[in-house]
Amino acid sequence: MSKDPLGDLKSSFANEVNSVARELGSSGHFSPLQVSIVQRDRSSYGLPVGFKLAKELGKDPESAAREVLNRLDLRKVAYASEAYVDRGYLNLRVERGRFFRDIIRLASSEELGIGERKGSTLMVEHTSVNPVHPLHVGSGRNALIGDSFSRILRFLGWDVRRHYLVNDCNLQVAILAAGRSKLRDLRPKGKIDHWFGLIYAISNASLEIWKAKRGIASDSKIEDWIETFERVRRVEPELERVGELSEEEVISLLRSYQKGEAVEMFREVAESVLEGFLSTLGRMGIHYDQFDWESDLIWKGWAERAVRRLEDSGYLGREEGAIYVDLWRAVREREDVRRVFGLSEEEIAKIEEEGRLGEVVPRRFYLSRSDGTWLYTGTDVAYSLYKFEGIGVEACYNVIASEQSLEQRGVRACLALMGYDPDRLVHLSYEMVNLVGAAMSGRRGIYVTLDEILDEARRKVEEILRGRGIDDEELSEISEKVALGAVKYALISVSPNKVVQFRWERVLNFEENSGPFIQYAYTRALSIIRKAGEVPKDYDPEELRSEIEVSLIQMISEFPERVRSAYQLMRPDIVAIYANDLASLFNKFYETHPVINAARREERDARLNLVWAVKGVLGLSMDLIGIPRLEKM
RNA sequence: GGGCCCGUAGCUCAGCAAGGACAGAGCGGCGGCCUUCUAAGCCGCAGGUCGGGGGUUCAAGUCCCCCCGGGCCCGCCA
Repeated sequence: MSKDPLGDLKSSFANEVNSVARELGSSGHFSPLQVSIVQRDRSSYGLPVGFKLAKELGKDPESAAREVLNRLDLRKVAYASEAYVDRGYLNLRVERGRFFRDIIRLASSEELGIGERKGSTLMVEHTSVNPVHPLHVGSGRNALIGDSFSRILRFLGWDVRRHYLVNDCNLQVAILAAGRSKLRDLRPKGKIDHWFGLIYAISNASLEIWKAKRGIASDSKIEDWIETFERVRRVEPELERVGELSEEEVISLLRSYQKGEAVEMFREVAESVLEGFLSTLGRMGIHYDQFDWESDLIWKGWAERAVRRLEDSGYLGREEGAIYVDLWRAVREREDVRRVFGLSEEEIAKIEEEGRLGEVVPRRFYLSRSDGTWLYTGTDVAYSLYKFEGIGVEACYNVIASEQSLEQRGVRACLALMGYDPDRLVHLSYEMVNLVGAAMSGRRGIYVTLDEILDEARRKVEEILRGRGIDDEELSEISEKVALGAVKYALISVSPNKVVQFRWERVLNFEENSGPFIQYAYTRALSIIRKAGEVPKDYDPEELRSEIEVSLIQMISEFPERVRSAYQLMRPDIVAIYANDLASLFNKFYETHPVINAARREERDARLNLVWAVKGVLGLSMDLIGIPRLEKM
């Protein structure tokens, strides 16, 4: 039994039309996805059959469509009651009763759109923030997209593993560890990741000031670093005792750690900051199945294993002790590597002829430094090998900012050279979040943290709820859930490939087009059901015939294909927008269609079932984007 | 210079993958609706050369080409 009546209708309709078209000698091939609702009557679905076949059949669109109509076997089309031609379209009227009943049944039992078990495991790696400062709004976007996408995959039937890569083996963590080592005797204050974030900022400042004194180039102006140092000192005066950090001591610390020394020093900072992350992420309902430590990948030999595999492939090179992969040669000689860069053999040849290969493909992909320490790219390649050889997942989605797309291509190229299909590693790319005034800078301690956003949203909800006679415990629970809904929706309702400007008014919006708006519609539906006592099993779906009622069912029926789109396009925002649209339509229904006090018993029973169905699909959508359901608000 | 992404109403964004039957929401603005299932709601009004130009097509916001504007990347950083 399918969990997608509309999908059944569309595929059987398209199949039948295609088979008739073939009988008529046409090659015209329609996809089920082209079947669209007829806006003006909302109970027909159509295909532009006439236009497509007119030329092939040598007829005008209207007659071509009629020709198909005459041969159509409606018994082969799910839920079909009648077919007709309208201005070149071949339309199908659905048998409302059965169609509505099936949709309402599946929606209210919350099975609508659930995929069959696939029996294979997909991995989603997300968040993976350097453990050096608190999670900010950009990391939040990553975590929310990753978490939501995981939920979507699971809903569609895959086994999903959510992994977090703890990047503890890079210079950033070494800077923090170096700073912390100068402040050994200090006890953390406040939320631990925030405290370490301050140490990180002042350590960077002190390192950059040290560099400036010696005339070593830096990304930012020295004034900015002095400002950073002063700013942190004002917040936490004792941190100035970090003193001066030299580049040598930072690098030598990193070298020791990668060799398996100074372990406690690194693990203390990384684990502390991670602990802070997990408290924030847990608050947001985001959980992981496994944490993979970058350092473990090195110590347990995955990095060496990856290098051996690349060595065997023949594309590994060494220069002054640094290890790299020869991407130019790989892209010239290997089809799979070319695919990673989206280039054909002919295109490469042409580009080479014009002498522009360097513009399109980086010459080398470095995995380690001359001093023998691993670069992030190196451990990332090691991690990829671990994912497929160590764990054995079918495919892995890396939720990583778009600014790393070139690095991701490098990793995928290495995966190909290690003998795996590079398409099994998918870069789920998203654009960054900007602050309106200043650019965010983790190193300088300039960011809006997820914690403060959640707290601020919560304060605003409490303000709204105060004086409504809700007891403290309930008020606290509702405020937290509504705040989460607001923040999550704000970050997830935008297409991942759009840059987001962070605005407080966006995360604090509780009106239409917000998490709370969806949650509100959900509680309204729930409240009707609660007051009604029970939803009668016996009802007549034909009672649902107003424009809004029919539109609601239509929208509910589209839920499965929306979820599939969100999966295929890797866009959880599609589900978020869907939930908002459904909530909006339900609110219009709510205003104009009394349910419990409906004029007739039959009407009441049918509407109750519809409300139940809305509640189910709204609830499922909320689950998929991680917006908490609540009983009351 | 090259690669990727974005450009739709004053602002924030859907619609583009898969061309089709009237360009849509929200916010902001203005004006209405709480003795009836929660007003975090609903209704109405105003607001558009879908960045520009070519092309393909019976049909282009959607596909192709060129151009303009913006973001990110092109490190032995991550």
